[in-house]
Amino acid sequence: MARATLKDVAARAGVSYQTVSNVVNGQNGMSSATREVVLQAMAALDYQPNHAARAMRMARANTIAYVVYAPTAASFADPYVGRILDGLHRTLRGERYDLMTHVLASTDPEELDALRALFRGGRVDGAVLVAGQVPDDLVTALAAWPHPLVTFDLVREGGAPGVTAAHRDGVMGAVAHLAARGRRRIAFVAGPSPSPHSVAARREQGYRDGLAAVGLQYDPTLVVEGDWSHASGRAALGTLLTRGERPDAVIAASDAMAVGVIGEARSRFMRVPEDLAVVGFDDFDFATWVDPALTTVRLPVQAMAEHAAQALLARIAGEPTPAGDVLPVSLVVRGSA
Amino acid sequence: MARATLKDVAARAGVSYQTVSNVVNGQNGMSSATREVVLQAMAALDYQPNHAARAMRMARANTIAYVVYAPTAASFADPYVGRILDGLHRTLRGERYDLMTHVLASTDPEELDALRALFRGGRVDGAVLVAGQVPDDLVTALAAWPHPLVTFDLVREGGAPGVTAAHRDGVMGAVAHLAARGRRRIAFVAGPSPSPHSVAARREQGYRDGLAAVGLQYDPTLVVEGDWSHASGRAALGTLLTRGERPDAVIAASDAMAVGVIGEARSRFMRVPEDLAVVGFDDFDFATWVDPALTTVRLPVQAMAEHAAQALLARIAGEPTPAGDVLPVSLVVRGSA
DNA sequence: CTGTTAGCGCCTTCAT
DNA sequence: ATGAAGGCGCTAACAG
Repeated sequence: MARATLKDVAARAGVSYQTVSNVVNGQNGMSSATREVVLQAMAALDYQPNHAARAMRMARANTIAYVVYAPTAASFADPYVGRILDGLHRTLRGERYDLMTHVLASTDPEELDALRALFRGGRVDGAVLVAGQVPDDLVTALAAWPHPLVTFDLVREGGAPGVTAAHRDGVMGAVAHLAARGRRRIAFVAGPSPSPHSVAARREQGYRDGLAAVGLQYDPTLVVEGDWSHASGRAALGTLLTRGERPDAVIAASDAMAVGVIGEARSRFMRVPEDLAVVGFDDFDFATWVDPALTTVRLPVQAMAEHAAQALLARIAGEPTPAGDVLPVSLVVRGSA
Repeated sequence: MARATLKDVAARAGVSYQTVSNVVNGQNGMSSATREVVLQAMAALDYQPNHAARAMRMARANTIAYVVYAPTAASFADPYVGRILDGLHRTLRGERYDLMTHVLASTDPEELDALRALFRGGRVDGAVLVAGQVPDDLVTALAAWPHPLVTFDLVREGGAPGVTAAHRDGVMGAVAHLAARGRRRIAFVAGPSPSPHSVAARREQGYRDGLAAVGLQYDPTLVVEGDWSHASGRAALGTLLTRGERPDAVIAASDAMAVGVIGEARSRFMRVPEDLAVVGFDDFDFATWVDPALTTVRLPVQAMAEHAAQALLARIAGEPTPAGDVLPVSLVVRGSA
């Protein structure tokens, strides 16, 4: 049997089919008797409104896109990316919105066109862009589009509205924590920074400002750049140890790198935290898997994602949206520092 | 400026709008001169076909759903779930299909209705269901639906077609590997099994069959059930050590639990693998983060997801689909066993 | 090879 | 409180 339409329901209920439409859309203005009859007919026919027809008529898809910029292969396997998705779903559940995931594989024109087609074809009403690693020019280009867009972890003046966290403050707090425990040679394993507005850049700024705040000298030989990966964290400690005076603490810009630092320290028979205190950033599950458990800066990813979804929905609805929403982070002190 | 429609393009190109439609859809049968004119008009107007109109007319959404059954909060943060999503995207890229993620929070009627509405409203053409933890009755109910559905990691006779891997063989191989290295008291940390067709059940079956294959006795005191989590792996080793004779090897049904076992062993000053050999299952990134690196059974998640997407697309296209697609797994030998 | 016509299922006037 | 018409943008029949 073909799917029932409004007409079928109307015929069965013995009313005109816009009356059925009214019932479906909760318009008041019909007798409760007719409403009841219509409701029964709908149930009997197992009626389900056709999404495409509705979307066309209303010029609204009731769908948003979660866009991940991923020049490398794996992307959704990253807990950062996955948790954001969880948070978005959490907000969208209840709202009448669905979520589409979209991978932006590069900044090539075809890729941008594919994304733009999503908007222009009316397939989505708006998008959340995970912008942690996105090149600046891409963000600039996207912000110029006349479509509702909210960026995640990349707030810039004049850019699209977005939500982020106090990355800089988080690392400053970590530096203060270490300094208060008597550490003086605090090293930093940075993330790759495609732009001064990137998460990596802001975390590194927190390192510099944190040192200044506690009266410690910035020493470039104590800074190594990683690529967020565990392996790069291991390598970073190796590099640091070949450079003159040893650090007595390391702050890594991600938990994965911090775990790498701890692993490398152990294999060199350094004690953590006695010989080397280690602090991470993120507070992902595996932060508690290492021994000693990782002291880290907790990024409230889920809450950020919920804010992002709400901001996007507000923009779609035409409501004014705050330009930048900055959530606080917190230092979670465990055994490693 | 409002978005250009077929009519606008036709007016500008001086042809009927049906001709434009033909050009857009790559129908041949017009002079290359007119085609050229139309193409130029399209470019000038930045024309983009309206998805909803097309979907309505074609009765096809060109969208599939990735449905995750997640009674607990976090879901997409799980690397298993995330990697599948990566794999689906990989296949869908190139095909003209988009992907929608959907969380099935429970087996309540409202939740099932929400999913059914996706199909019946014509919002998606098919779905991939991650079924590793899904209760049997849910799977049965879904398989009865007249919609294209492919299950992931749950193949049953009479059920929906699906893709899975040789979970049983994988654990059998692990047992054989340990036995060949002289281990005799091989323990097993199982996953929670909601059904005899679940991944957890099949991995445990591999343990039993593996023991039998090498002539070892099955001993229930060597089996503990965890919940896939790191913490449950730690706890499982604790439990095993209180039960009479100690095991000399442990196979955990997931990498997370295996890492937990290693962590617990270390904190009890047991040497791995000398005192206790440990094997995991999955081969996720963090398997190489521990010391010694984890010997584990690699689950080809990405390839499985690509198969699943292809199978679903085939079903949607009405092509016959193999009922069950079983991919091989492989033992990755590292330091822990 | 091109143009005309007729809906797909729905919602929004407008009239009753 | 209910009914009739019109059209959203597109494609699949035709007809010319």
